[in-house]
Amino acid sequence: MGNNLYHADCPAIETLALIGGRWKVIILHVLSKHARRFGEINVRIPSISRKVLTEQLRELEADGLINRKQYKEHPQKVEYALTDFGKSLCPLLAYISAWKKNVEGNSSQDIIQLPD
Amino acid sequence: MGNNLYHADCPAIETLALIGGRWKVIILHVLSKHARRFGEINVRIPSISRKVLTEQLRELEADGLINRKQYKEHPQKVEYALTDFGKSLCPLLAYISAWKKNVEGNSSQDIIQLPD
DNA sequence: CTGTATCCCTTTAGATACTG
DNA sequence: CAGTATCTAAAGGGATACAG
Repeated sequence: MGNNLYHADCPAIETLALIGGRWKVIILHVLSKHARRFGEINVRIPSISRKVLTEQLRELEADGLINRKQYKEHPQKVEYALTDFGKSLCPLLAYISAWKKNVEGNSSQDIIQLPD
Repeated sequence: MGNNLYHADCPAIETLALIGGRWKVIILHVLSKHARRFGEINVRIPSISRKVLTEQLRELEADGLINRKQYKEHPQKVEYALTDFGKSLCPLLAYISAWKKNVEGNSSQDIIQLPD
């Protein structure tokens, strides 16, 4: 959400400041199962360019949601993983996925059940 | 998420297509408590211009998440409310708000409890 | 392999004035 | 009050080439 923070004390807005970026939920979703290398993430999200993927990863790293580990090898190898803070988002990520499934199968007023 | 749909069958991406817009979660959050008039929404989200607010409301309406009711009065009155489909998002909206609160108070590995 | 550096076009969004 | 129209500035994002 970037620049102006209307009600910076609103929890929803604070959360969105971290995960509201165009690709961040998807990236976090990819990383929620395994730590992944740069190329692995890119394969799973083919529509994102390397440039933009790099930018998003840098922001997620700066916000403490993911961790970047660089191995001194040739060819180079870099691995991204959720931090503990990032892992605390997993239920929310699962919820986002679960919502669509639930709505498809049930009446839309139904309470959505969080997957375990 | 607009143009290219890499894995359109991914539930997370489908959900984000509906609520991933820059202001949509905030707007839905405002409407989750009451139906609101255009100006009331704008007051609660001062940083969004009328033009952009209009655009976002139109998209939410087109996606069936909100309902626009125009009263034939002077001065004009228009009220926006969540549809049943939109209401099915309320737990997710609450979850987004709850996450930040939970993380502040607890260890980041803790499972977040959905508010009732 | 994992990026960075440019270039350049597209999209977004603010300001302002105007309408029913 | 609730928008629409227009113009413009800024940000976003793709393509390509290059670097460590």
